[in-house]
Amino acid sequence: MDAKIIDVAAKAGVSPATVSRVLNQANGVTSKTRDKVMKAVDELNYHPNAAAKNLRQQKTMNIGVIAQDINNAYFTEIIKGIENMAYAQKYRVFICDAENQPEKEREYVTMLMDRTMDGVIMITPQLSDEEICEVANKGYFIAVIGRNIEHPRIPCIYTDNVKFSRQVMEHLLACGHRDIVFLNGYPEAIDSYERLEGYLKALKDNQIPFRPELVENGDFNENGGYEAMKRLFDKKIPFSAVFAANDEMALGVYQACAERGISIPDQLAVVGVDNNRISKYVTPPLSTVNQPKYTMGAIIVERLIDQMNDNQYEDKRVFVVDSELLVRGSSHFSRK
Amino acid sequence: MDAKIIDVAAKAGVSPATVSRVLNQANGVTSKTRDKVMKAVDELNYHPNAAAKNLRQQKTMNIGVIAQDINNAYFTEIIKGIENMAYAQKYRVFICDAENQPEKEREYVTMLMDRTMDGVIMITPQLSDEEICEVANKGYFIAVIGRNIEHPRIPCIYTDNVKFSRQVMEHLLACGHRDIVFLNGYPEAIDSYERLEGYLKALKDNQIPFRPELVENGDFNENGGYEAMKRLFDKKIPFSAVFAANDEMALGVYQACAERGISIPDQLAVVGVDNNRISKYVTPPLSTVNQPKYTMGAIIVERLIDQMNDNQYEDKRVFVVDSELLVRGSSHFSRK
DNA sequence: ATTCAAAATGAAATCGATTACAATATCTGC
DNA sequence: GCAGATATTGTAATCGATTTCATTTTGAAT
Repeated sequence: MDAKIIDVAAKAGVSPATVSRVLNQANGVTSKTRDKVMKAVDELNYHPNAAAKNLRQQKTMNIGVIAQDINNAYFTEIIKGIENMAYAQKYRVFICDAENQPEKEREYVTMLMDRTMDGVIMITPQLSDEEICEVANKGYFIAVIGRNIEHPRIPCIYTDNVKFSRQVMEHLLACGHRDIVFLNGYPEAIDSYERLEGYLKALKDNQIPFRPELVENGDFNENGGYEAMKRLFDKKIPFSAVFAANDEMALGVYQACAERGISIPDQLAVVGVDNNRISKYVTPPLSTVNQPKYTMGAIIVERLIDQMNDNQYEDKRVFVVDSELLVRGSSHFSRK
Repeated sequence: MDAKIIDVAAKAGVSPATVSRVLNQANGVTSKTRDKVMKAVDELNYHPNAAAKNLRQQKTMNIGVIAQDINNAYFTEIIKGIENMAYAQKYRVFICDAENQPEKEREYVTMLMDRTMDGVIMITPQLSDEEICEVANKGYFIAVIGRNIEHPRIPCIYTDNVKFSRQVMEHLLACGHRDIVFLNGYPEAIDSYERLEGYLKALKDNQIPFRPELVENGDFNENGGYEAMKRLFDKKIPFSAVFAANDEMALGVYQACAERGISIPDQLAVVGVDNNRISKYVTPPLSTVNQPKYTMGAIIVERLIDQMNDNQYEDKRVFVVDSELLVRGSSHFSRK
């Protein structure tokens, strides 16, 4: 159906090699033949077959992004950064939704082995360090966002979860809160684990005893946060603030409070994480922690492309980026 | 670097053809040779090169989804439906973010011409009917969500924007509202146009004169809705309800109201469109129109695959799916 | 006008799989 | 045990581009 390179060559009265040269290198062809060829290309609406090209060139100029859940704005904002930077360097970006399933994540990683992608970027992967390193050891190109993987050829970028969690806690403590709930995500996720660690360290720093009943697990989604809050309310224990492991769960807290007529921030302070784009539009605006998501995506894809081009920058492999606590209406009133 | 089929063949002591048969068809090989081959495949960690396979088979088993903006939950929920159905049929789905730029949309459509994708699904495309039909006419496989394109080989699925907009209006009118703002999206978008049409028809049906000053354009984002509301408030004209063309803009309305101490729904009723997953978590929960997003994705990808397999179902080309008005706290109190 | 270097073009090999067709091995029935 | 049918395996062509290497053309200098 489609025109092939020999069709173009025949129409232009040249050899396939010449057509290829016109389309790929700027020089080495007379402007006269270039015109002839381009005319034929246009008339036949010729597009080089990607499979043939990839096969011959042993590369695809494709980068895959493996996200845990494209419904979560955290991932999509990172992806915007990846896309724009990659696009500028002539790479195409394909987004893959692992839907929080390690099995799917693994399946998408095989796109490297079958050479569908030249490289992949994994955002907060669930696979183990060992499994990811093993793939990299075979010579495939991987970059990771949201985790630090000790491997000389894996660029990584992340924020310090423990650090910003302590900041969140210091903020709530400064507002006078002592009974602070920690609303966790999936307990296995590294983000959950580290944010919990920051929570615990802050309590310790301030000589506040840890009360396990103040920690509940959610699922990083609105409903998980809502259900967790209902369980907490049912416990009939006092608390005056909630630190949710992400903004989605914080929204679930809002709903649970609305149902019980509990006013935020007067009766309950709430802080989330991720600065979801909607968080400043809810009432009251949600205090949260901002990560430079777009920039993280842009930086890491640039480093990945460097790796693929054999430009090794050992000193620029790991990036720890700063996060920022945004205090908004959901927590800024101080309690007495 | 990677093992090739001849390496596997050599290791197993068979020909490449036999290796291919083991990997592709279940029958036609002795179980003894199958075992030998599989052993070699495992030991060499062999993965067939996708480019070579695609080139020879003249297909990729890849489907591309071209979304306008992956930051918008409307698109991502549709994509979930596409993915799961496609996955069940052994297709891989790659998500492409056009970022509301027709130029990028067009660029992604060329994935069909260069055979990177066997087919693409365009969600509320911006390209003209003519342009899309032209591509289909060349024999490429396209399906469209959110618009009806008159072409015998393009499966389409959409909801009736005019119809549900009238329902929204009837609901607001039944609550006693007469001065109803319509907060439009991009005026060029088909969704905007049709929803405005429903708004106008409802006014006409009820003999309410149209007041152009009650219509403002936004951009389908929170901030656009917020800014539009500010402009409306500045006009100092009375209105008691807002019909926003999507939930994101409705959230901007919430923020604008919060800033001015206007309470929803007592002083202002608000209704959105799309049933964004967060809309039931805001305070008050947002009245909105639900579209069966997941199902729409699942249905259309199935039809697209039918087309690609040469199973033409002329009678099952166009699907108009029902939407549902969800009346929640942002509009259900009646005014007097 | 002739020679030689440089530039442009073409012929053919190549990438790594699948598959049509040919060849060989196995099985069945007598 | 053998013919013939059938099942298994191998050989070689093929997909459509790029790229090496060889060849031809062009242009500059004498």
